[in-house]
This record gives sequence, structure tokens and C-alpha cells, in this order.
Amino acid sequence: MEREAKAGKATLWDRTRQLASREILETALRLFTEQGYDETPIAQIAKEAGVSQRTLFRYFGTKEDLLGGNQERFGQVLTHAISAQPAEAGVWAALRAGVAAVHALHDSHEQALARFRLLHNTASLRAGWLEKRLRFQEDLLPLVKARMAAATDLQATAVLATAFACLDAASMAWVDDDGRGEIMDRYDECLAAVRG
Amino acid sequence: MEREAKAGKATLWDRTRQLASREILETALRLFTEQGYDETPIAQIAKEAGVSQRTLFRYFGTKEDLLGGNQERFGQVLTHAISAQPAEAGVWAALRAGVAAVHALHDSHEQALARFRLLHNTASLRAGWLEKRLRFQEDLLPLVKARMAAATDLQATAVLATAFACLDAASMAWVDDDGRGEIMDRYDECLAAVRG
DNA sequence: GCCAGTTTGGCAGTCACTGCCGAGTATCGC
DNA sequence: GCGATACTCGGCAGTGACTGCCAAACTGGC
Repeated sequence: MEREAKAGKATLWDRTRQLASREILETALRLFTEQGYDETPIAQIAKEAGVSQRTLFRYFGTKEDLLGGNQERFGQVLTHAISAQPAEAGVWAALRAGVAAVHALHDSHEQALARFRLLHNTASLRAGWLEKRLRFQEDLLPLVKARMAAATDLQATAVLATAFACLDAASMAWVDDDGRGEIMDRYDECLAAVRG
Repeated sequence: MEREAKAGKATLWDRTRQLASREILETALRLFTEQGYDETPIAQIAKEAGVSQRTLFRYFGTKEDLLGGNQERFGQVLTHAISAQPAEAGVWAALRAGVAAVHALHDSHEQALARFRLLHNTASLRAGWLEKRLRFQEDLLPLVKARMAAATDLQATAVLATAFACLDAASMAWVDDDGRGEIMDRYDECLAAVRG
């Protein structure tokens, strides 16, 4: 249908794909923020993005995935940041570094706030996020355990879960405060409250 | 319109209701454990329980609800146990009491294990549980905050989230260990790891 | 220009869940 | 005992997310 500048070396297919993907993602985020997640049917997103429903589902397997901020990169950054910490750094310091790294990869304050707001105010999205979070925890377990002397899986899991819980509490408060202040400050406050 | 029907009448209706309810619940749990949650359609449960799909959905609004262990009582017990703790008891002690009280209301070891196993091994159920958990946290916030001197909402949330995270880690480990040992011991171990 | 591999859209179907409606059934006033 | 009045049940159609299948359109190499 539409063919734009053909200067890239990547195949036309890839470029078209990427274009469509971005178009869908933007449309989805716009409609979600305008009318709410649950109130926005896939059919509408597909129509306004100019693709068929079938294609939309081929790009993004799930409605949740339309929220963007793909979980893959999230997990990679997290893992990388934590393992990049010096060996002398404690677990908590390493985890803090990971959390900070993840927050650093948001494109813009506004978009981050929009996404977070959506996430925090929609039960189904919240549930999905929590589930994904659990999978991250599993992936990070060995990394965290290695930084705790003679720790069991259970203990490492607990530490990890606590860190994530604080992250959640912090970002929730951040959203409730309309994005004012720093998330990391709140994160530190949470940890202090728990471990103090 | 509305019937004040507070008299403890025999109410054949109520009895039938309770009977059907139990029948459905048992059938559901059986089929879930036999073939898995996602692999068991509502239609099958309804048919084997001898009711129409429509009726099943009137009894339990959601497929998740068929897991039983209704969340209402759960929340009540939790709230009650925590507020029943003496004022001198710290937050952590009060929360521990709440957790213990909740675990005490399982009917049998086997049923509890079956439910937990299902919950633990099914992504969608896990997500749902996590969501419910979040709502409990919100309900308990004031109660917890009252036990923390000069605490902010954020700090209370963090403490609460940590307690629940430890509960999750503990019961997860308990399931992975086929129900051997005490959950509360693991819970304590988790908290020690975090706050130690 | 043609062939092979890929992508696309439409269509039908599954599954959870809801609204509506007519047909029962229990309960209450008499 | 007998309607009138709740209240419940089952079926049916519809929605919304999601999947499999298939034929048509497209891309890239020859």
C-alpha cells in the first residue's frame, strides 16, 4: 500500500513492519489514554491504525502487549545492570542499581507517566504486570543469590520480591503524585521503612 | 423488590443454592486438578455439575472464583486478626499474626495444597491472585499505618507489600516442597533475610 | 517477467462472560 | 388451598479477545 523512502539496507519488509508496529502502538496508547484500556476494543485500534485485526494480533500477540515498553528489553537491562555491579557491592546496592537502570530507559516523562497511570488504574493490566514481574524475579534469582553469602533460594526470593514490592510502591506513589519528584527517592524511602 | 428476609427461615431456596454451589465448586476443583485450569472450559464444569452455564455464572461471576477459598472471608479474617493484636505489638508482629490467622482457616492440608499448586502453576490464576492481594493491601493500609509511628502512606505500603511478598515466597516454596514443613517458618525466614 | 517465500485480510470458530426473556418454582397474603 | 408475587433457571443471542485456515497480494531473487 504505502512505500516510503527506500534508502535503507534493511529489507522493505522490515521497514514496513516497523512502521506498522509503531503506528499500531501509538494508536493504541492514544486510544487507551483517551477512553481507557477496557473500553477500547481491538477492532477500533486496528481500524484506526489501518490494519486488519488479524494482522494486529500477528504483531502483538496480546492486547496487553499494546502497552508497549516491551518486557524483553526491560529484563535485559535489569539483568545487565545488576551483574555489572562490582562484586563488593551488596545485594541491595546491586538491586538498586538495576531499578535505577530500568527507570533510565523511559523515552519521556510524559509517556512514562501515561503508561504508569494506565497500568496502575486498570486491574487487568496491573495483574499482567505483576505476573511478568514474577517471571523477572525467577530470572534474577541466581544473580541475587550469588551476592548473598550462604543464602537459600527462599531467602534470595524474599529479598528480590521485597525490592520489587518497593519499586511498585514507589512508582504507584509517583503516579498518584502526578509524576512529581523522583521515583528513586521514594524507592529508597520504602526500603528504609522496611529494613530500618 | 427487596425482601428483608432476615428471619433464619428454612428457605428452601437457600438450601438448594448452597447445595448447587458446593456441587459446582467440587466439580470445578476436581476437573481443574485433573486436566488443568486453562484446559477446562466452563461448559464442561456446568455439564458435569448438572447446571446450565448461565446458572454457573450467576453463582460465581468468574472462572477464577471457582477456585473457591473466597476472598471475602480471607480479607475479613486478615483485617480482624491484625486489629485484634495489642497496641504494643509492632507492625511486623501484627502482620505475622494476620498471616498466621489466614493460614489457619484452610479446611485440609490436601485441599490447601491442591489449590496452592493450581494457583502456583497457572499464570492467569497467579495474576488474579496478585491483583486481589493488592486490593487487600489497600484495605489494610490504615491499619498498618496506625502501628507505625509517624509513617507516610508510602512507608506503610512498602511494609505491607513486603509482608505479602514474603508470604508469597513462603507459600511458593511450600508448594515446591510438596507441602512439607510449616509455611510460617518459611515466612519468618523470609522476613529475617530481608530485615536482617 | 516469473517463481518462491512471506505477509495480509477475511472468515469461522473457541472461550469467558453478559443481557434479555419466557417458563418455571417457592413463598406469602388471603 | 389458591392465586399473586417474588425469585430462579435455562436458553439464546451477542461481545470481545484470540486462533487456525486459506486464498490473494506482495517482495525479492532469478
